[in-house]
Amino acid sequence: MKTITIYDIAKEAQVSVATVSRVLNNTAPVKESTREIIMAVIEKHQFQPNALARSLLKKETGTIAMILPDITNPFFPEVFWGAENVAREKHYTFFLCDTAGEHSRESEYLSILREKRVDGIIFLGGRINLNQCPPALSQEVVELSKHVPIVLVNGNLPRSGLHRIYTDEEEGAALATQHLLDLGHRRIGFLGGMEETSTTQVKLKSVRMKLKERGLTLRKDWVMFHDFSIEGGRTLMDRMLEQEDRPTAVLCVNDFTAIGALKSATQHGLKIPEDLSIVGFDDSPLSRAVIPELTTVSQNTNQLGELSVEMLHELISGRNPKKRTVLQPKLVVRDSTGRPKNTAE
Amino acid sequence: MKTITIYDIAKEAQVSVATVSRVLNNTAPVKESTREIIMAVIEKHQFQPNALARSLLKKETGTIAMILPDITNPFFPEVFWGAENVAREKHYTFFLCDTAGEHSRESEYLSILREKRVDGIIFLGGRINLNQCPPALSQEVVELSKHVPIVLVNGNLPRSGLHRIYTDEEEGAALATQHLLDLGHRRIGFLGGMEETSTTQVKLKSVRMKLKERGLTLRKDWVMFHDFSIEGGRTLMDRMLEQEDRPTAVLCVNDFTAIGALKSATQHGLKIPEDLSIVGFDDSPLSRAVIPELTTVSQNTNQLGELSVEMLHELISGRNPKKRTVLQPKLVVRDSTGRPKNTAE
DNA sequence: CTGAAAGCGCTAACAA
DNA sequence: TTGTTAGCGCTTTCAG
Repeated sequence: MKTITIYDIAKEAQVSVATVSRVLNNTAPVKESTREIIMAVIEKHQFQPNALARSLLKKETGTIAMILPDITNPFFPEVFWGAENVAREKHYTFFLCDTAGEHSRESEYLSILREKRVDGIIFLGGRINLNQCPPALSQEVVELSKHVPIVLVNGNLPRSGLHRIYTDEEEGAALATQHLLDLGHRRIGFLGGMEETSTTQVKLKSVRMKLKERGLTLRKDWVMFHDFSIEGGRTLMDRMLEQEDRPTAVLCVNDFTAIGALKSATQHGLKIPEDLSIVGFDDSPLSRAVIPELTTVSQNTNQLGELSVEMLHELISGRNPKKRTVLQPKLVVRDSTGRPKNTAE
Repeated sequence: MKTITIYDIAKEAQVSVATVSRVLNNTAPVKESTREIIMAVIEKHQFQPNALARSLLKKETGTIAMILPDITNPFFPEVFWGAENVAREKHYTFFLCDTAGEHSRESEYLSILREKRVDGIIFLGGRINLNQCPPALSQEVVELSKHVPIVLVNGNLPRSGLHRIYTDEEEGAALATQHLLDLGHRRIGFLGGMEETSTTQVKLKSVRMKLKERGLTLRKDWVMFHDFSIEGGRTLMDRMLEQEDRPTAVLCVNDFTAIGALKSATQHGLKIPEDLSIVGFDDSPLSRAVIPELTTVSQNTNQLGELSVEMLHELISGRNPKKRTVLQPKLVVRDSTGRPKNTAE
């Protein structure tokens, strides 16, 4: 089936391609009668202009990309959903690139996206979440950003000067810690996350500081790393419960980990929150699906997506948005936290 | 920053563009020495060919799209993940189009994707899941399929002759029902899903048949529709528990609904599975995150994604894959189902 | 208001 | 082995 072009339309409507183009794009006045003829022919053939040809000329594709580490982790679909909604208004279509957290895939996609001439890129996870990002990886992104606008979400590349938007995770962790402190907990642990990851470190540092303010310390054997999965949370809590001396409350790096921890603790016969308080992070929909419902830190995931597209759009439009947008997290108190046993505050 | 083209490379390397193109695509022998020169220039400028120009000529973009109703429902990321992995091997990049289940958005995306000349489309949810799809909506897809290959996943468009791949949901529901029957349940209900949706109807019909084989009927007041969300499941179970005469077991349209139902039942003081057995559908990761772990029907979500890309690839390559691929579901028995109380089998 | 023609950046005959 | 050139399908001056 020969695909039909603007030339075919022009010929059949007995006008020039220029005129057809004009009615297609409403880019100059066209006599009503000829417009009608042209429209009729277009209708008849269900003609749709080739966006590739147009993009080649206009140097814009109406396409943006989101690079993320794991679409299977509910945090990211939530961000995507927010992003897609505002992207749609602005007539962008989304490439979704799942890197499985592998830096090699990130590089691969970065290169492909450049070739495909996306108008902009939103980058989450992976190398921008490393505590120490190897210069080569960082450089690659910075280099690309000279050609195509990039927004970093919930991450950073030191000294890159890239635009970014993120939740104040430090504040989030502080909020959660304060909450536990207020409940009377003094024996607090931290569970989950990969150690080399900045999210993990930022939260950890914040917890440590908050405790220090109260003259408390975060015990080494109550801090355990692994990954960001449910399974990981379970494993960690299993291990924690083998210890004789346990915390009365744990902060988890995210909701997944918290849910895994909750699961493990319950199976070990602990009552939550009576025997152990658990706090998550993200306020994903799941946090309300478990029993007891999870106390967690909300980071307004949708908004993160929305704002990242808005910022990207500014960049694409040649405007100059501010370099950093910080979202303030909120503590959401539900049923997985309570006063510790045997504690006369 | 002027973007650099194959001409710039050619000039600087003192060869013709044809030669540059040849080394870029390895499409004809080039003398080693000139190749090296050219490569050096390319490196130096970090030149990346413009995929738009190439696609315009080659009539292929290396881009495919997935249209789905709700990326926020964990079933879909799972499918996407499977799809993306094989797509990557085959050098496709993915557009992700979330339609929020709105037919108008589906139409919109269908049109955009055609303009952008995607090589193929994988369609999930929305209109292909309707029990009665309005001809206009169906027609639109069929029409498009004449121009770009389309694969329908877990859905259908009657008499469209489109390629599709799906889980045998009828069998899945039958498996689940049989399981409850074997446990001794006779009072069985069905929860969740939108009534006008084919997934819902297929499962329902299957349950009904299975019961009929045993001379049992599915009571009208034990069948309740709503949507596919956790919240929906909770609402439905709340309502179910207001009734005096209740089932001893419920099948849910998916895991989300089941989790909501589980939540509600537990909050009402019921013990699962002693007081009520609950079965989910999908075997999403969540089904193992709740307490008790959910008995559910696994539909091999990843594979669904993988196979759909493989089928699409066949189509794109001009081969002729078989029209239908059916995946057999498996029952996964966990802890949310047990024998009913007071039942001498 | 409309048409002719020059590209956008690349590939692929066809020649040399 | 390499160069010349004609498009791919569209937009946009520049004339008329």
